[in-house]
Amino acid sequence: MAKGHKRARGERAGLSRQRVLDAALALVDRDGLAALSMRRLGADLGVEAMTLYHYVPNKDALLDGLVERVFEQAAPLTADGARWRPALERYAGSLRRTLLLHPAVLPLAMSRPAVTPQTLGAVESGLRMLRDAGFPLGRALDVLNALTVFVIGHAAVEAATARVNEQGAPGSTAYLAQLDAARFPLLVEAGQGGHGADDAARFDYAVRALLAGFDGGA
Amino acid sequence: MAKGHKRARGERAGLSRQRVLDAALALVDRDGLAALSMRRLGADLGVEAMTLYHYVPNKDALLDGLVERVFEQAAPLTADGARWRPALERYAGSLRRTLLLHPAVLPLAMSRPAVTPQTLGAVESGLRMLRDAGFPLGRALDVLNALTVFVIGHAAVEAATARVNEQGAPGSTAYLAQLDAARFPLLVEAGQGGHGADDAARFDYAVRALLAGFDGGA
DNA sequence: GACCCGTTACTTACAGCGTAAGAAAAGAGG
DNA sequence: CCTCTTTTCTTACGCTGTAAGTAACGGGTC
Repeated sequence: MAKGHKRARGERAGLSRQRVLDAALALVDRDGLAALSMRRLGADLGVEAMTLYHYVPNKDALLDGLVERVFEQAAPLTADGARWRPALERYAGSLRRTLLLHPAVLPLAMSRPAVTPQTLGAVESGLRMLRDAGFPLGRALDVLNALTVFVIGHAAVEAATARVNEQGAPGSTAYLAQLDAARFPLLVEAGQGGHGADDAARFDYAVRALLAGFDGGA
Repeated sequence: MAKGHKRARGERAGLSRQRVLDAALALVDRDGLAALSMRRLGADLGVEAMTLYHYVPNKDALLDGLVERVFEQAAPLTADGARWRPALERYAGSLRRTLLLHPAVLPLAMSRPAVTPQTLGAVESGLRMLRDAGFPLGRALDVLNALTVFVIGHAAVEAATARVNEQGAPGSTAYLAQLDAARFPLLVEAGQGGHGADDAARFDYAVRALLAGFDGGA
C-alpha cells in the first residue's frame, strides 16, 4: 500500500483550507493560543510549516479563519416575525455556548470585527427581523452590534475568570475572598457569598436587560 | 560631561516599573502592539533588553501592567447617592474615551480580567453605590461586569472599525457598501446611508439602554 | 582613602518564531 | 515519453523571549 512520497500516502489525503483551519482550532483548543505556530500546526498535519502557506496567506489570516470557523458553529439568527426578543436571546445563548467551547479564540474574536462573509448572512437576517419589528435600520445595526459585543465580552470574562479560578491567581473568587476586608468590604462579601445564580443565568438576565432597554428606548 | 558608564549619565536617571510601563504604553500607542518587544522597549529607554527584567518579571506581566495603567487613567467611579444611572453613564463614557486613546491595548484589556489591585477600588465604590440604590449585592456585581464588558467590547469594535476603514479592507463601510446588494440589501443600505449618529452618540444610547434594562428588571 | 556588597546593567547564548526564495517531487494531459 | 501545474520540502534570514553569567556602579562601613 501507499507508494510513498515522504510519508505514507492516504493518511493525510487532501489538505485544504478547511482542514488546516480545523487542525488549528483543535490545536488551540488543546494547547492554547500561544502554542499555535506554523511549524507545530504543520507537524499536526504531517506536513512542513511552509506547506501551510498554500492554504493561508499568512498567520494572521489563519487567525481570522479561526474566528470565522467558530462563528459558523453558532446557531443561525433566524427571524420569526415579531418575536425578535426571544430570537435574539436564543442567538445570544447559542453564540455564548459556542464561544465557551473554544475559549482560546476569544481574544481573537475580540480584536477582529466579526464581519467575514460568513457572518454577514446572520447580520442581514437580523437586520430584516428588527426592521420588520419597527426599528430604524441604523438602530437595528446598533442593537445587533451591542448584543454581539456584549456576548463576546461576557464569554471572554467568563473564560478568563474560569482559567484564573483554577489556579487561585489574582481575580479568582478565592483571591477576592481573602482581600483586605477593611478596604474592600463589599467585594469580599460578594466574593464569599454565592451570588445565587450561575454564569448562564446571570448572562441570560443581562441579555434580557439589554434587549429590554433597546425595546423601551427605540 | 558625564563620566559615562556606557551611556551618558543622568539622561535616563532612575528607571522604575512606572517608567518602564509608561515607555511601553508610548511605544504601543506609536507603533502598535506588535512592535512591542523587550529589545525595542529597552532601546527606547536607552537600556538593553535584559535590564527590563529587573522591573517586570516577564513580558506577560508587562502587558498586564499596560492594561492596569490605562484603566488608572479613566475617571473614578464616584458614587453620589441615588443617582446611580448618570454616575454609571459618566463612568462608561470616561472609560470609553480613555480606551480609545490607547487602542493598541484593547486586545489586552479583553483577554485579562480587569481586576488588578488598582481597579478594585472602582468596583468597590460601584458596589456601594448600587447596593445603596437597592440592588442585591450579586446583582450589583453583574451590573458592573456587564457595563464594563460592554464598554471594552464597544471600544474594541470602534477601534477595529476605524483601523479597517482607513484601508478599505473587509469590514469597512466602503466595503459594506459595495457588497452584493442582491444578497445583502439591508446591510448595503445600512452601509450607504449615514445612520444619523456618530459613535459616541450610539454608544451613549446603548449604555442607557443597558442601564434602563437593569433598572426595570432589578 | 580602601573595602565590600547589594543593585543595576550588560553580554552572550539558545531555542523557537514567521516567512522569503527556490528546488524537488507528484499528478494530469498529451 | 515529455511537459506543465500544483503541492511539498529545504534552506536561510532576521527577529523573538529569556536563562546564565559578568561587569560596573552607588553607598555604607572602616
